[in-house]
Amino acid sequence: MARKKSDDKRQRILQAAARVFARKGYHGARVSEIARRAEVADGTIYLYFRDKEDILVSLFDEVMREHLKRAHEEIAALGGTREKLLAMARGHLGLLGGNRDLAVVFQVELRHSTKFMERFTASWLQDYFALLTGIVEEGQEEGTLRTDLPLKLVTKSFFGALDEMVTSWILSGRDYDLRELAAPVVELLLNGAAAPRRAGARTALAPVARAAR
Amino acid sequence: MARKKSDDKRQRILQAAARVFARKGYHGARVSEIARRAEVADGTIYLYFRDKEDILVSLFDEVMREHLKRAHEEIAALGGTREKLLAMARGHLGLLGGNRDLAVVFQVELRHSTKFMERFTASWLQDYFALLTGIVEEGQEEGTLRTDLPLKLVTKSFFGALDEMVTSWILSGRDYDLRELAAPVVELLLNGAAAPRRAGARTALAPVARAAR
Amino acid sequence: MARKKSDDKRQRILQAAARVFARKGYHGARVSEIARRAEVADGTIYLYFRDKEDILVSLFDEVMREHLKRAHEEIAALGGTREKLLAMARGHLGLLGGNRDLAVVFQVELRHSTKFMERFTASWLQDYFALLTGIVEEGQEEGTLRTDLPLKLVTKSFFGALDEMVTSWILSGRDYDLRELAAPVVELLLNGAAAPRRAGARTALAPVARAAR
Amino acid sequence: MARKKSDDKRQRILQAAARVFARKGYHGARVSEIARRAEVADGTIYLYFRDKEDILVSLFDEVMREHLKRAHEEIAALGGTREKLLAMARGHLGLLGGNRDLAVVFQVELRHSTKFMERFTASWLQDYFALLTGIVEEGQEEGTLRTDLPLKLVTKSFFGALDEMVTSWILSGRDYDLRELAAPVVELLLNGAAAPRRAGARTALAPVARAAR
DNA sequence: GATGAATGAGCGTTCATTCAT
DNA sequence: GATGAATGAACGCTCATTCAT
Repeated sequence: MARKKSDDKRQRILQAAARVFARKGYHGARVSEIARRAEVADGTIYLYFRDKEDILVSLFDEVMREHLKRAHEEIAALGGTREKLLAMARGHLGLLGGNRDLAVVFQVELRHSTKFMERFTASWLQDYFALLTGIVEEGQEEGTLRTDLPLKLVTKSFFGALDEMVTSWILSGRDYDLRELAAPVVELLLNGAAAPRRAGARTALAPVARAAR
Repeated sequence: MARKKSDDKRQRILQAAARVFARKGYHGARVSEIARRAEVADGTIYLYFRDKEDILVSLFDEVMREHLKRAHEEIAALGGTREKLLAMARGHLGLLGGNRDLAVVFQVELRHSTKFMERFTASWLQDYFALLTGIVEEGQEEGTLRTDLPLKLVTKSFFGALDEMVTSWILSGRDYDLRELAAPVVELLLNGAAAPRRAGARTALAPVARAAR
Repeated sequence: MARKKSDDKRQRILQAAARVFARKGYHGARVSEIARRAEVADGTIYLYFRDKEDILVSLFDEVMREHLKRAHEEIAALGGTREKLLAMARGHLGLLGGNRDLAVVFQVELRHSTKFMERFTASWLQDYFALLTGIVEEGQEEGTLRTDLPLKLVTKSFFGALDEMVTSWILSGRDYDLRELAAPVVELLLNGAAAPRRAGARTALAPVARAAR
Repeated sequence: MARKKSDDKRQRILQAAARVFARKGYHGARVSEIARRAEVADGTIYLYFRDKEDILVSLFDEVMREHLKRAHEEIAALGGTREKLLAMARGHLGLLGGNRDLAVVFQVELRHSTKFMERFTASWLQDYFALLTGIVEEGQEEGTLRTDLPLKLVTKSFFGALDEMVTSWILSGRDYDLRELAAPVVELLLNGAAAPRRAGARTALAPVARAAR
């Protein structure tokens, strides 16, 4: 770990970087602006990070390390497929919906290049998907989930839906609560958008859907 | 329209650009490399495009104009919510799955910056969503689709799922047929991943699911 | 050859570089100052030279190519060891004594690093020594020169003496005519600094030599 | 004198500097690398030296002070021009031939810039030449040396020849004994490279030359 | 005396864009 | 229309030096 004494200084740089990357984009961000905002000298940044790219990567690594740790713990403590998926969705949307700068960095800046995306996929996204896969597999074994849909397709669709909620939220410029979308996304994933065949079944689902809103 | 006689030269530039943007990324792409590949002089590019960014934007605009035109026609000619959604999904996955360079440009390079993403959303994505929204609304009116899920949430989830299929396909580096994912994605969207309550209902869905694979 | 149309611009850059390198030293020289003096834009320099180092190397290569060509021709046209050595000395001292900037670059800046010196030795110095060696060998075969002194030692001493004349001239800051030193250096090399004992006393030197061991 | 108690630490720094300067060159040498090798903190160096340049200058000053002291003593104790010149040559070639790092520093790094060379000339080189001049003048007065060659030209040629032997030795990368070149260089300086007029004398010199190799 | 974390000035090079031909 | 030589603004990073401890 590069974390020595002044972990504080390191944190200030990361925070400043999130802000600047979000506002200017990775390429538009000037290292000197990050330094100014972090109230350190330009050179100081290079005592904590190898280069500009390393700042971005570290930002993402540290956030993800922490987030995944929490997610694993939370999921382990919960029972039921729906509850677990809800926790995943709330965690995902809460993490990014709670910090617009971070959200921009995650949704936009980390996807600058295939190189970055590969890195990003290889490191934490893999873990994220492993967690999801575990939940879905368990659901299939329990009989809660269908087994006739490719496992990966389900997890990717779930991730894709959440991801699009975040991107859309960023681009909307509005400030609604992303976490409130967790329940309906999970409901959609589980029960689909199709109307139940019989009128009677409708009622049965209604309470769920209502809650989702 | 900038389309004059030598539309050919313009097309050569766009094609070269797709290749170079895909391989090197927008920032890594050199205008002179695009020129070289298009077999025109550097300066010639500026007779057809305002600047480097305009090349990227034009590339995307022209592809989308064409794609949306086709999609509108196709959807209009089809009946049934599932069929229409399937057509949308096949069109989406087919467009990008058929041209990896284009896919990289759409999934990665167009998302370089919030500025780009906003432009991209404002122009064609809006139209794309309008098309989707029309299908879903029609489905709700027909009674095929639930009305208790926010309309936008359904369309965004559908788009998000397809989008993730493409991104994942690019990053995988493998060459499987993206279009085959259209059916299961639509099935998931419509009926969800949850196992039906009763065994009897299962059978009804089975044939669909089987076909989706 | 990189020499295209505007060989003129290239020459202006080389000339400006000689001046700036001589005044500020290689490391102290700013590329932008060279550009300013050559009346071209900073970027233009990179159309003619790979990088800053390439300017220095090219300067030296072009001067040496020309100089050695002339030297080879001149030597071939002369008869007699002393005459040839005189021509070499006059050429050497004349080249550098005629252009102080060039002299500084050759005596100081080209010796910045072992890397540079090796390059410099490997390219033209080798040719220079080959030329000298030819003259000395010929002298030995003719019986004009002693054969009991290592060939290389003689050529290196000759070169070293000339080289020191130039360095010393630069550091003196005075402007005397370097070429006038050619004749006495050659005389020293050929007949030595020792006073002849007597007219016929060549033999009388033998004991001295013996004592030297 | 900066020589206090911990002269040891100062010496360690100088030694480390010689090594690093020789390997990386003055500009390529990092103060922190010198510090690391000397096993002191970066800041400690500045307790002993004004700046990086002062390390190089001090290195050279201390070596020269010592060397010239020895040379003066040795010369004073010897009789005969040839003997004295031989002692000078052996001292010169022995000093640098015995320590390649030091040789590189003296032949290459000290000649980085005219500023350095002037300093170097002004301080010890002047003394070195004074010593040489004394020997030559004495030789002329005794009648051992010719008086028809400019005094300075003789001393510079001698120095230049020795200097070139060292430079050439460094660049050769080979490890032959530099000191063995002292005798033939002195012989060349004194008697020249020209063959004596009569064949008879030839035989007398031959054994000497053979030994010199 | 000794440390080493912090500083911040300084510069070679790239490349999108222009414009004289 | 087409060319491509020329432009020059822009910036990440290094590293000698300082100074609070």
